[in-house]
Amino acid sequence: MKKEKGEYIYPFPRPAVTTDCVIFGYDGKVLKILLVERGIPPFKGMWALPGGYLQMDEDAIDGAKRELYEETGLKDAYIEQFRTFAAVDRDPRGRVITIAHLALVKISEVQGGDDAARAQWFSLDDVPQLAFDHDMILREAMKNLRQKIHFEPVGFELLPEVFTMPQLQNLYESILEVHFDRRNFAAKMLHLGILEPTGDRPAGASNRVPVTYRFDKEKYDLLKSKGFRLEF
Amino acid sequence: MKKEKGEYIYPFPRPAVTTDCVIFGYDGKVLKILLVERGIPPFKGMWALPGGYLQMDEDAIDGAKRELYEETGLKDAYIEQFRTFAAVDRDPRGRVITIAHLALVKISEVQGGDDAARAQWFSLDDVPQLAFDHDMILREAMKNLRQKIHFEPVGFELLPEVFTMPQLQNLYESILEVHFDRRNFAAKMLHLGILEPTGDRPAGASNRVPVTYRFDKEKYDLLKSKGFRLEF
DNA sequence: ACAAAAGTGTTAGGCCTACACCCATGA
DNA sequence: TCATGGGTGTAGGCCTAACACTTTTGT
Repeated sequence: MKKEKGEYIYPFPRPAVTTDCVIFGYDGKVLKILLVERGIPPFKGMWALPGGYLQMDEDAIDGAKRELYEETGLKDAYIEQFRTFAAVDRDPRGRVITIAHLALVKISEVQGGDDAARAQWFSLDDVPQLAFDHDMILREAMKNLRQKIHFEPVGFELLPEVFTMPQLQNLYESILEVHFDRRNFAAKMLHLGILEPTGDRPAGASNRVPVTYRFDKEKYDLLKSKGFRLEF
Repeated sequence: MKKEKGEYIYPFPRPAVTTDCVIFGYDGKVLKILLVERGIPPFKGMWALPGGYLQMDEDAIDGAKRELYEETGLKDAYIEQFRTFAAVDRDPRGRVITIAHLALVKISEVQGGDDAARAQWFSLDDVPQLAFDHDMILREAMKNLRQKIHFEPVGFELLPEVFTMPQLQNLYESILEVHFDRRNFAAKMLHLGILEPTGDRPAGASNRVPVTYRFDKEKYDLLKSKGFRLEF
């Protein structure tokens, strides 16, 4: 149902409202985010966070899920709002407020959606300067992710169903930007009781093959309901 | 500069944007929040969180500070955004998105601002049903405050400059809804090194008079820059 | 003297940290 | 056989949690 330009009239000025998504993925080595290249001004040709206008019949989280789907084809990934950015001059076109979301996806499941031509994964330490205030939004998203990882096993959203302890450790190290002792890390994780050994071990690296685990969501939910904290 | 009704025209529909404030205070016994009675429909006569429309020339945090000032006369209190509520039907008047903020004030410094006629403090376990989705906003604010207290000494924002250990403990117990052992609590707090004994002890309770402390912001900032965590 | 609340120290257990050697695999 | 990375256990220190009696003050 197309509307004519200028059909929406209000007694007081209103800001435009968008949702943006910081989409994190993990390729087994480094933490990455998905960016899109802007095809139109302002900031034409620069990279930016995926995002778009909030529709009048959708909640913010649904707008963000829609953006996520358009860029990745994913419908069930982890996503949550983390902060709203409302600086007066953050968009040169006028007053635009953005409700920023953080999504965690399994990179292997992403199959570029409709819009994906211009989308690309960037390693976190290789991110170009972004359009608008998206650099700040990204920094805040990272901060948020680091906090969250102490209370929730969000890492499992980024890993494939079946993963190894070194992968898990590497992921935690990428997010927190620290290094852990292998023995201590494994002991702590196993002690939580939310990892289930799969039994198989995949063939084929050029060295000793690690055992694999699966995330036990039931045990996690039980643990979470009693309240817990991951210390690092 | 008064505008005529209907002067603001946009090519696409836009939601209205408001800021709301969950203002916490502590009277030495229980945790309280400041509510205002609605004078106009919808929900006329019900209690609600202080809030109002975001102006086009102010950042969200400034809008929230303005609201806080109007209700409490305070300009420098602790305030931060914690979440945006954007459910499609949260306001019967139409699409209204609210950027919710959390403020911590020293109740003794509050002197009802311009609007304060209809404002009133409520104990947290005595809050009436609120207008709009403000019950949910309040619940989320509490959740946020509980999380935050593990990483930042936010409690000091709620206490007077000079306070006693039992007051501090009682505040923590009110926020976290748990009970601590006096000895362990005091030891942990003092061990952090961010409390400075004042030396005086105020006269006059009907029992032993507690010693008083002051919060040492410098030492706290130092500690924080190294990263720390309060365990409870 | 009594009631009410504040102050104070020790012990046991759990968690975190640091640390080094052997094993499996493919080249 | 060598190079690469994976797997594993123990000891010391620190923090947490549990616990009871004495002190101050006003009535």
